[in-house]
Amino acid sequence: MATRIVEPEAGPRSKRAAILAAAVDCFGETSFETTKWSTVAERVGIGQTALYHYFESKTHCLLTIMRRELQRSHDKFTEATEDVEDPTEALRAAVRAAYDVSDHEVLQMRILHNHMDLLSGPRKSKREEAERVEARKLVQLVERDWTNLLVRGMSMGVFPLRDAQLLGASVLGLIVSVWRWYRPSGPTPLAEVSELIEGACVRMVAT
Amino acid sequence: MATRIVEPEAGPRSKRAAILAAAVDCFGETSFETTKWSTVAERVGIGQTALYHYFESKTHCLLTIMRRELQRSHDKFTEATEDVEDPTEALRAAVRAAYDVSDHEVLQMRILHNHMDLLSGPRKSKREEAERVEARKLVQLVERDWTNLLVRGMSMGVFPLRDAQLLGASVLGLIVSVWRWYRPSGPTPLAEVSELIEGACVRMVAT
DNA sequence: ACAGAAATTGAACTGAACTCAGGTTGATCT
DNA sequence: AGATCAACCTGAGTTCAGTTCAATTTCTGT
Repeated sequence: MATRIVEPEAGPRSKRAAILAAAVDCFGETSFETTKWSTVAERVGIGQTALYHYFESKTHCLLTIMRRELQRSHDKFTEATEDVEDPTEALRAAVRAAYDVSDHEVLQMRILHNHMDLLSGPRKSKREEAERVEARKLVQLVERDWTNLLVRGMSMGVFPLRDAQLLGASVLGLIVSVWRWYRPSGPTPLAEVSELIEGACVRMVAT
Repeated sequence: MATRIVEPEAGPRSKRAAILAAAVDCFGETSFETTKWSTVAERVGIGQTALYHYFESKTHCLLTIMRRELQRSHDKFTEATEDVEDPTEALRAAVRAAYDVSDHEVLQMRILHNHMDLLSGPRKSKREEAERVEARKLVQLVERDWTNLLVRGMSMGVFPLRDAQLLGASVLGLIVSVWRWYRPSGPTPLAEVSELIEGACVRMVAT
């Protein structure tokens, strides 16, 4: 069982939440690389040095955002599927849950998937590495969420037998590929995307 | 018709090709962000300043790698599908072509898809911007390659009618999602991946 | 009101990308 | 062969964003 990172209990005048929110906006709208760490400080209304009271580094903040988004995704999946016994319906519910997100969460998704490669290599500093390791665990958890769903469907004879690991990774890859191009302000509403992908996933898995 | 960027015709003692090759290795194995530009110089056997004779910046080199890989992908798609009239067979051929790559090309794919977000915002310098614009054009070309294939199949009555644009983007997203995790040294051979994804795409599109 | 932790700061440091002002090399032509 | 000239290369700086340091201020609990 993955031990959740203890989120620093918020002192009453902590700006941690504000920093995370501002960072998600900056990193999501512009990008992690191009947004200056000092800009985040400005937007929160503190000097750049104050950031280091809350995060060890710019990257530590990024990793924190990623870890929290992964936690959210996993929780949402669980919540959406736990009472659904029919595998096909569970799959549909999981896909719908994946796209049932706020604009802010869209940004978090974009940030997460644009920086997945960060999770492969080890980090130099303690707290960065802790977040990284936890995030990696959550990635595996989420992958297992999807594979387990497929395994269940296959063993119940509802889904044809296939490499569940590989198919799970593919389904997940298909779903998250949307975050690369989707923009809330764009021409395609998310509901439409959700519907098409839901169908595609079912065909992929259940045919 | 997209006008190809004129690749600087190679002077006999040009190290451009060597730099690109070294950069692909570095950026692909480690990552663009963490590899020092000077390391690339070292590996080629020149001083760091000499790099600026060939590329305006580290990012200009990255954009060049991306543009060339996109060109390769598009060419390969065309080559693989041009004589195949049956849409399902063309789809299969296109998927197989996408995974018929050398280890070096795997790295290029990884680099490309890990930095797609670079193509959205404009660049400051001339040559960087030129590469970016050309790369964006190629992205759209590749997307059109896939959507056109779907449109053809739909109008021939072989594929059920669906939003071809969205479905095309999804198919492409599914295919390239592999480059995020696939490693030539990993446990899953690419042939296996190719086969599973080929099936998945056909089910997604033709069912 | 006082202690002490939490929060903040200006000034200095670091390191990697990049610029500059020239120096070297070698293909080509007469 | 020697001159020429563009292509190619270099060491010594410059810049700039991220980070560290050495304090000081602000708030909270007792």
